[in-house]
Amino acid sequence: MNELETLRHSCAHVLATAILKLWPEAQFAAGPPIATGFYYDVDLAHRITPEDFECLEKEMRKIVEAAQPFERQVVSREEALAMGQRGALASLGERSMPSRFKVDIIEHIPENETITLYRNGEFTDLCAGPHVADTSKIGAFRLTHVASAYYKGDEKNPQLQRIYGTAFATQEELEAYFQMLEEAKKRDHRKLGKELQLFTFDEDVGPGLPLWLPKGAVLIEELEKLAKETEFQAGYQRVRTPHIARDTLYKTSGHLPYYAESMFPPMELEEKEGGEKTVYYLKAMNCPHHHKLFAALPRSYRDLPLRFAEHGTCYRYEQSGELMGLMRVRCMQMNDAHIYCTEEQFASEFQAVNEMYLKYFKIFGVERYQMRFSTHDPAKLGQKFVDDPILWKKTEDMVRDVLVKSGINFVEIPNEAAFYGPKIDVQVWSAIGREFTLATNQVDFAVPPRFGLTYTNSENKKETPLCIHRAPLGTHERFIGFLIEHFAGNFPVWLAPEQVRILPISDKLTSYAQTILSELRAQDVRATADLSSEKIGAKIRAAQIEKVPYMVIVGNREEAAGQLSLRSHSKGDEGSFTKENFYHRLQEEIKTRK
RNA sequence: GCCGACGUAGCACAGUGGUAGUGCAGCUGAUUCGUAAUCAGCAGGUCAGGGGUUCGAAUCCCCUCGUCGGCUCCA
Repeated sequence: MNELETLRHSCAHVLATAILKLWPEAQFAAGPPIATGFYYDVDLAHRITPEDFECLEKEMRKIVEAAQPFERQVVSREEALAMGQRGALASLGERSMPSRFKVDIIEHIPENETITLYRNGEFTDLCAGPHVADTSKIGAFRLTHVASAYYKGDEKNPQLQRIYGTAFATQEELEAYFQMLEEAKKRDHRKLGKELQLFTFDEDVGPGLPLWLPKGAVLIEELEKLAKETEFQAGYQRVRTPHIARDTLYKTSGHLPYYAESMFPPMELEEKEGGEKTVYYLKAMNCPHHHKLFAALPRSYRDLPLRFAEHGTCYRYEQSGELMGLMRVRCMQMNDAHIYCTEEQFASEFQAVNEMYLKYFKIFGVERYQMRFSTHDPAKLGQKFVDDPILWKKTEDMVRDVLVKSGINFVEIPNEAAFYGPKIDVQVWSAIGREFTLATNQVDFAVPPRFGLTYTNSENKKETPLCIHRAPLGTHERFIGFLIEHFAGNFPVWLAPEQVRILPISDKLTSYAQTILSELRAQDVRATADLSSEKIGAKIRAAQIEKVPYMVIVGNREEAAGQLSLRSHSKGDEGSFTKENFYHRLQEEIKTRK
């Protein structure tokens, strides 16, 4: 635990102390520090609401001012349990009810571990520590929100109230944090998406099913253009597959019934005699379709690696409570591709995929990223993971090797792999430091054999290929959600839905404005002209608010000289340009995706 | 799916038992203007939907739908 985490964890104890002052019967579970502060889970008949915060914070402040020292005490398991039974853990003294969550926690502490208690004032808690020296060291804190959480995160356990707060060493840092949150709110893709008319949702269409307005559709098309160029250069071939498939496909892939609850319910057609039904599913992933394309023709080792790419549309029945703007949807279009290769080709193919990720990060100005390399747990072979220890080891070693050699920033997480092979999730941080899980990259050695995929090797023997699933741009939905927040809606010119707006100073300039408009459109520039009778200041204001990267202002002077006056969204007035110079600059910026 | 909060015009919000309001956006007209808001007029709502309590409901109660904050899950 670092210094800040220690401080925040101590603050959680102070929160618990304050809650007990008001509701002595409260039962506490866990109260750890988290990335944004801390929380404490509490079971309490009274529903704590934000209206209670003022009162709680007042109590907390008293405790902080009292500078109560945190005292550590080592106790035996028996002693700890006995105290828990007397209700003396996470409490201000003995109570008639046992401290039941704490007792449960003690029972799950491994035999060889020391059990410690921490006391501040009258409050004693079961806690591994560490803590700050005394409560006055906590600095600045604030309670932020309440939510519910299952005990130990398990749906079968009781739901507790989770009180969230945050704490910093100084008041200034606390205020800076809330200012950052305000900034984040302004950039929220749901808010900007509405304001910039990028996408919408409609009750009659359904939750989690975004409708893309023309401006949002431009973003999608530009991303696809980028992906198509990049993938073409990297030797991918484009394929297209239907949005539905029969249940037999998913039986072969192993997704049914394993994945069934994440899929939309099946469509059952009463077609055959004897009442046997033909069943179709909306596809939740593209891999099985692509595997069928691999199987469609006899394949030789000379054909490998074979790289099938498609912006495949997938449907997943996400739980209603999980849906969140564009970040979590039920209909998504993936920047998907499957690479079929031999074991010998694996390392270089995997390396090339990683390089593609890095190329994209550079284009979008993603400076902070991390790859989470998820591996299997040997104890769960045959249950959570396909039972093939040799291939697990082999593929994991290959992936780790590539990651280490290419100097990519990664962490290894055991027990998180996909059931068919190790996977890599890509976390990126937006310009204001918000974290997103954007893309995935998985090795699959289990499903190709299920589909009986083979190629003929140089010795005329059948062999099963390895498959790499990769989606560097994730899904359109989530990636665009990320880009909106990353750029705060100020998209670079190549991506901007409206690239140039022409603003004539008066009606007399309409025809010159239209000349420029048609010249720009002839060069595939997404331009419009504001021919309203507003004054120039109002037109500029509108264009600024709509975040149009370039404004072209034309008056009598410009018309006479065949020039234009340029104003950029970010830099303001840039002065006079000849039309040709401006067009050249624009084309250059669009082409290089600057 | 679960717990909690919320849902008033395209958007941002006011209205807490007695005739639905403000600002921006929109439409019409006037204005023809040089780098972030010209003026005037008009129009726009089954107060998410349904049921109930009441002489009377945006307001109180119940159900459904949706959104938000979390939990679990994931691109």
